[in-house]
Amino acid sequence: MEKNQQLKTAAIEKISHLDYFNIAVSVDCVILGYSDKDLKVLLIKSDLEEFEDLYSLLGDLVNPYEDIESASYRILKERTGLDDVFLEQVQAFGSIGRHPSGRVITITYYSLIDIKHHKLMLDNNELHWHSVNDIGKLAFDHKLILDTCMNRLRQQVMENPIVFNLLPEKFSLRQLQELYESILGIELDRRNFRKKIMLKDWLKDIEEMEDDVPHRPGKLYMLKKQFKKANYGAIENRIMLS
Amino acid sequence: MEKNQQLKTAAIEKISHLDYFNIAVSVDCVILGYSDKDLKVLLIKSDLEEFEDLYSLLGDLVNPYEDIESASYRILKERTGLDDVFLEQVQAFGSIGRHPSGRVITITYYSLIDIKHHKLMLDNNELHWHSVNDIGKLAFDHKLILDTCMNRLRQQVMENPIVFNLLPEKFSLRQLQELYESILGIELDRRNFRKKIMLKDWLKDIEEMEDDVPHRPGKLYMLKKQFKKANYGAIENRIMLS
DNA sequence: AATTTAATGTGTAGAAAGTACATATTTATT
DNA sequence: AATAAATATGTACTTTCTACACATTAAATT
Repeated sequence: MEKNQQLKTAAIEKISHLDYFNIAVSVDCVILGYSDKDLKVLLIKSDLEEFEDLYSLLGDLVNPYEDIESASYRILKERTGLDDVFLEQVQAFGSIGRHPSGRVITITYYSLIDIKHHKLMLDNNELHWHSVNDIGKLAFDHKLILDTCMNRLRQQVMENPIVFNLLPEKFSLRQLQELYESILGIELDRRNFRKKIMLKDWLKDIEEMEDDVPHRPGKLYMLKKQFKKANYGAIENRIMLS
Repeated sequence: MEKNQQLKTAAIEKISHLDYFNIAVSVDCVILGYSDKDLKVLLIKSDLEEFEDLYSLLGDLVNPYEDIESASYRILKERTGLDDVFLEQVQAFGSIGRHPSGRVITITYYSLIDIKHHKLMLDNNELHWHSVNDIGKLAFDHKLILDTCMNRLRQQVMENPIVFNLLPEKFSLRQLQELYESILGIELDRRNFRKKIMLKDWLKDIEEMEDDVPHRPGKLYMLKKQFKKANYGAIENRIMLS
């Protein structure tokens, strides 16, 4: 802001039904989960005529009385019953033609959740998990949004302890490695992966073993408390603010 | 998107003057420049009563007929006369109380320009360059926005050849090192810095020497053509789109 | 009970990158 | 001619990255 504060103030106070307000703002959530060694995204069937038979991300318009971050939490809560999950803004998408019904600028968040642990309210909705690698077209510009999120996730994954939001509380190093492999799309050497992860000092050996595998069970680990349930992007901002 | 496509479509088509459209969208540009071994940001004096004597970033409302990226280029062009510069989205800021006159969600871009080379239209405006390290309070949430941008810049700076947008076309390694030092806020060892930069293979030795320094002149370099004038974030998206 | 199968768990040598550090050289200034 | 202030450069040490192989454990099979 602001090209001309007075102009803007005037706009806001007096011409609120004119051009500058003919833009709607929405939030779209890229909700990622992990099961069966496969990264999945939660989608809903689009009911716009223009996008018949295409799926779209979960989203909603932002209302004037809620923060955009609150809006994204609201969407997540309404659709999945989850709160207190990892959620972070990616960026805004605002091409003119992105929504067939009008000008809608959308702000994208991505969320990482443990599919198995949190029983979603899936069945009565038309929500479905789709393999991220399996997705061709999506409604709107949602494929672009998804790809952008995946790039962001890949960038973050070795720096920040965020992928643990996709796993159950207790997990083996094999599970963790498989998760990294499906996010990064490459195979990793087991010994080198262990060394690298252990060096980060994110994990706590809880002295338990797997008990549900048809082979030699591995040790179980948890993410250390100090790294839990943080919204890393938001934290950064909060520190700045003070 | 979209919680409920039908609801949303209805909203857009029929209730365009109701709640969901009482949100304005703006773009704010963090325009960074570099001179006298000091990173600077272009600010304008706020003329909102609430922010008397405070400065703010350059911004404007987005109109419904332009992309948000176009809007940010427009602002930059109007204010500085520059186009064809580095410009990349950071993120959206949308707290309820961030604008005293109403609900305004802003999308932030940052831009890196060479102060000396591009003669700005500074004098007839109330635009001024301010040392980034010198900034206390700003109008709106613009301090938070600036800090977020600076963090983004620091993250990017060793990975991507973007800082060259802040320098003249030909520069010495000393100038480059000083720039890195002022962005990162730390001192760097000259020999190690050279090694690291040369390893990246971004620079071309143009076989010229400085001629305006009161001491032994250093070699001049240019950024290799293949790295020039790219908008890295946007490129990523464009590739995805195809 | 013995054997087989399929996974876990661990170490080392070589390569690459990062870090700390000192001296000779070149140019402008005095 | 001497001085001052910067450029240019190399090496030893440490850390991280990478490639790679074998013994161990528990469940499943015979």
